[in-house]
Amino acid sequence: MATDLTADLPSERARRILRILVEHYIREGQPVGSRTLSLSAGLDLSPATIRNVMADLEDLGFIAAPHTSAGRVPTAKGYRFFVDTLVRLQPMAPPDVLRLQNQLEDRFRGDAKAIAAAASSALSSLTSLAGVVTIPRQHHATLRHIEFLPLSGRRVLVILVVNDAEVQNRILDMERDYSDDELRRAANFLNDRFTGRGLDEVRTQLLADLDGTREFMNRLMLDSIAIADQKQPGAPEGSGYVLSGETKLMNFQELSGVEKIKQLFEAFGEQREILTLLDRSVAAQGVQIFIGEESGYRILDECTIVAAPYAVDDQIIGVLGVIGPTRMAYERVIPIVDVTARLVGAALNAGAASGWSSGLNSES
Amino acid sequence: MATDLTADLPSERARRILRILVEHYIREGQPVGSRTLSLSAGLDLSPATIRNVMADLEDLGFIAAPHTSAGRVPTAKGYRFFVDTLVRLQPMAPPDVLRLQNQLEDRFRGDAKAIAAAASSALSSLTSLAGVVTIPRQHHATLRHIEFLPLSGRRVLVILVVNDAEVQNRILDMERDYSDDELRRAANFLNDRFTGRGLDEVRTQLLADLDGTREFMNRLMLDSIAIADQKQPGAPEGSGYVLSGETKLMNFQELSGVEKIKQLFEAFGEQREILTLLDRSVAAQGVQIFIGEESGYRILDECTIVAAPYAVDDQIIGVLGVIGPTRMAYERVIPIVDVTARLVGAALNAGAASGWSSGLNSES
DNA sequence: CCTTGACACTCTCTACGGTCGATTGCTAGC
DNA sequence: GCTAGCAATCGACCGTAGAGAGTGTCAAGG
Repeated sequence: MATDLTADLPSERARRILRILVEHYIREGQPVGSRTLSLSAGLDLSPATIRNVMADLEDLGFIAAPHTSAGRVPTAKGYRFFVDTLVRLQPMAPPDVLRLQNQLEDRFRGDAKAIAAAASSALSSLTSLAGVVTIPRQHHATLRHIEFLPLSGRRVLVILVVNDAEVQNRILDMERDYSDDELRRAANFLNDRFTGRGLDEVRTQLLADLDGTREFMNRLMLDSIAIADQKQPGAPEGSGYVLSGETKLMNFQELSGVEKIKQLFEAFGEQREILTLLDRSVAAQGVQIFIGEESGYRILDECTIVAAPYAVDDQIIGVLGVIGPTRMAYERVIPIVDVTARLVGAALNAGAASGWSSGLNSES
Repeated sequence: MATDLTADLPSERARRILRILVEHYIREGQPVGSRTLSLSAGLDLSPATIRNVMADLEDLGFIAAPHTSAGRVPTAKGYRFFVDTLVRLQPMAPPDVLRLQNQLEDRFRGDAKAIAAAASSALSSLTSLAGVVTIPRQHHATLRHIEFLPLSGRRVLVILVVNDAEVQNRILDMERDYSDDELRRAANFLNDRFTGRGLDEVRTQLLADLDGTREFMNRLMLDSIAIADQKQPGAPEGSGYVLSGETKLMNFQELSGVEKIKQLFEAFGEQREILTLLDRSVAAQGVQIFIGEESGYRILDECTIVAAPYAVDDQIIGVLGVIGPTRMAYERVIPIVDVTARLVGAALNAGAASGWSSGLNSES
């Protein structure tokens, strides 16, 4: 095992060559030959020597040659090694961070979906790739207001306001008819007793009351509270995520085949696969990277997804990141995704806090 | 003028040849030569004769040759003449109509956006083109319920329920502070007095009361009612229209250049240009067709938009249609757009009617 | 006068062959 | 262990030739 390990890892010199090769390829987009590397600063080796090292790197599976007489390009494994141990991250410029922060906070007017859209387009324009942000879950949501409106056929329209000003609504099919009066009393009960409380708390209390006097209304109320946890119904697309700048991906030669682009865009439309992929990074902390084949989805064979979860109060409520070709500027992209995730979390937190206190103020 | 007119119009025989040529080109996608047309059923002319006629048609600007030895292709003017006077429309098959109708009605649960999405994807799958449906305006909306919630800093969250169960919300910045009590009274006033009334009526009444006693609340109430007229704020994209099946457009060779596709998709994202184009067909009745250059937008030079307004109670509230290459199956597409527009109108009407009566029922 | 067959012409597309340049693997020498 | 040199390989590029498809035109025929 130990021998395998050392055998699998390239020497110090080979690593340096691999790093320069990957950096060069990312910059130029052309296969890199031994001569180019030899001329490249920092190395003082002849092309022939470099060729030997490149042969080793090819044996190890880090690089590959598209054809005999065309330099080498990194493989997925090569990129992986690069981002794990070789890359020298370029922190975002402070002015950029500030601008991003302002953008996110300006757009936050109580609507979490708006901030997701803002973050998505910011990611896209900062990286020149496609930005993707999942709609945040409502985990630590507090009840602001609830309203029931009767519809025909035992249906009830529930309007739920959580946190500061996030309005959600859904039609519930009930088992029996409810009178106007019953609905009004239920709403009053919830509003009087639970305004300002966390939804989790509300749920717990309601469950505790289950064998109490008002159980007849409990199902309605529980279902209503549950609305906030589920996906937002209002969104036209089923509301998995907000995608921006997809068209930027068409600029890359490696994805320029119309057929490939088509499949990629269809996958974006389906959302399912991208979403399960993004979900994987909910588990981990910090920036997660899926390079090419690693994703397990054929369509993304030549794409990399850089993703990071974002959180409020240490509760992860969503994932954001970018989608681009495997040949992307990792050293710039990774810090951008990292910072954006933090800033989105911060903005949501600040928004919730100020919104909340304001809610208390205006109600006092 | 009369002489010009006859000079501009092709002879009977030329028309038949033009029709066959266009139909053939639409089917095959290849420039059509004289030999092909000569073999084509219905004509009993030699290639040479047809060549003469084709030369005339080319002089008139109906067809053009991509290059010397490559048959002829219809120009925008040729397509225009074709759809205006030559095309033989193929009515939709009754089973298809029925299926479409069911699809639209099933998805209608009080949410007009859902029906727009359903219509869009139905259009796309029926035609194998991109479907587009503008979000319906709320013209004859009736007030169901209104609610004001105070926020911090003179902001008020307005929740408006119109028609059956369509919930809209917006944050309004007010000029002064309102107490909880004031807001509650304003909401009660509106709910007591105007539930079930049309929003236009509500507006008129409020304006009439303007110099009356409660003018101090009037701006709040008027602004609130105005929410329904404006674009829906909840939609992530700014909510001009719902687009479906864009990727289908990548199947067409004439749009296969990556650069063209990119520009087209960027235009879809911008929405602005497409939207102003669609707005043009609000004026007219029935199916409207914009062929290639006619649109005035360079990006759509090789595209055709087939659009039709849809209406409830003779009030046009939106436009729907398809976007595809100029070379599309007009004889099938035109009836599909036509029927879909009618069915969407009918579904909205039925939904509104049933929803409304139910509203009355449940409130009695 | 319209239609037709024939013919020359034009243009695209493909295949072919050759050159050029880039890069590699290998081997011999330092 | 590094390097220089060498043959070999392969793609990119270019010009040519030939096939194929279609056109325009013209003279002959109904």
